[in-house]
Amino acid sequence: MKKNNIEIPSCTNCENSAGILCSLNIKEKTELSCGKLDGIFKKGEIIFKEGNNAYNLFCIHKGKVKLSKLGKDGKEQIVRFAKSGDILGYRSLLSNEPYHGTATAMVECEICIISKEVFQKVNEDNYKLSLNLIQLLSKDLKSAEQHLIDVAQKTVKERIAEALILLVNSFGYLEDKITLNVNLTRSEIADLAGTSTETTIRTLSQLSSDNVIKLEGKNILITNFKKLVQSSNTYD
Amino acid sequence: MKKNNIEIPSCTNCENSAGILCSLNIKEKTELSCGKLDGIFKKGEIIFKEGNNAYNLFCIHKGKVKLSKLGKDGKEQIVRFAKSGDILGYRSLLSNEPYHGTATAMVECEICIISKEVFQKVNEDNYKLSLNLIQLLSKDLKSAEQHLIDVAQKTVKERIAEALILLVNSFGYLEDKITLNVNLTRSEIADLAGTSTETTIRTLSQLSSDNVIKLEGKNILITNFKKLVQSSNTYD
DNA sequence: AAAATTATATGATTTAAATCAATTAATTAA
DNA sequence: TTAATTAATTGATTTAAATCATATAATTTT
Repeated sequence: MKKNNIEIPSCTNCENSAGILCSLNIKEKTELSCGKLDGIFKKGEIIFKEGNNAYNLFCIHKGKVKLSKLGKDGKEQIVRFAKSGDILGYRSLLSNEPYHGTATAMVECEICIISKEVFQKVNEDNYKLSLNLIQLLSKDLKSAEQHLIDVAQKTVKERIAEALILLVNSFGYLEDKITLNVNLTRSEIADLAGTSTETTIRTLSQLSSDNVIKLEGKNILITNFKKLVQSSNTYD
Repeated sequence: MKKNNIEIPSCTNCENSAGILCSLNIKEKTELSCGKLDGIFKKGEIIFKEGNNAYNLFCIHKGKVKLSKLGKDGKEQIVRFAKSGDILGYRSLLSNEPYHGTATAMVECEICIISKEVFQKVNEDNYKLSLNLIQLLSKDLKSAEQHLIDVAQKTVKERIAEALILLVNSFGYLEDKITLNVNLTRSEIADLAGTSTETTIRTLSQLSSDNVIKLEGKNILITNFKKLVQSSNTYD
């Protein structure tokens, strides 16, 4: 990580509007910003590591992050993604536990680093924030449970389709409204869908010949979202 | 559900000591108990159903409950268990969402039913409770993520072993310190491990001939816990 | 107590997906 | 700019586990 020339604005002036911290009032934002560090993480750099002691809250100002856990024989399982406005590490801070997963920058990321103490203080004084965190956890738990069922019951094709939908929901499209605004390797898509790289490649080309998606080098274009949802066999 | 002759004591006199509500002070317990209903649910009876609107918090005074979700083609996936002292439904209440899963009584259960309003009020006034809920959610999320990785990466044998360990951790043993204190059908164990009934049966007999467990009718005896952990291929 | 339903058990067969193997393409480093 | 590494692709083979098919045992219901 570089702590350098860049300077991310204080929470009070942060242009992100979606994130959970945005619901705080000016006083609380000021408190939270006080003493925060600004970090730049390069693509591929690890922000925090599964099992390490948790001393900081990370708030993504700009960038894309993948959260993963190690499974059997060191095989990676991607559990979630995070983007601008999302916070990372709060679970560990509030439960006094090591980080549950590893956070890796998927592109160059600008991230605010807030100390445990400051975050705990703000949380303690603010029922609204606690409730928001409960709701956030609740949402994450819901999708983890759904992901579990998907992996347990769905076919690889359905899971790959589902993975693509998750990517659309997490990162959206480029300006053309059709090209996925994120690039994962085939092996990362496999780690997300819980399958092998080879099978992922074959399934993607299958979806491509079904005219559901289009593969252009590293880019994946979602040419028929409706059909993609059908391929994923979900209804909710 | 029967609302009848039985009467569960007020939270202030509840003999359960492990549950999350036990950390409340007398005033809060009194508030929570005020207006609660006592219900008896027979074995197999549904306490609440996935997708239904959430109006109540359920606190298990006595009994065993399974939480499940419906997957593809209505196939059931067991996501968690709950027992005396555990609360159910709080996620939905605090997020204003329908129940995320279906809760089914595995044995006759005595359950306190607390209204959404009362619970919200107590939670709002009590940072400690919010924090406990965050920690509880955090724990559930962690195990859901672990379960996800297990299902995605482990063999059936490892998953069945893991399922048995979860049952031990959730419900413990009978007085003999060896017989699992809960009875699931083979099909339910399959729904927990994310496999088929036939494969579950075969795998259980395999574990039995490996002298890891012993099958006595409906009962499962854990004759070699250490070996069971080894069979599950976990280290944490 | 008999009938009906549900759960358990076992064998045979199929199949989806992993693994193994080798090739080509694309990045990254020297 | 070439060499080295990493990623993507495609084919062949293996395998774990699902499914199908019956049979038997154990509960429930009547």
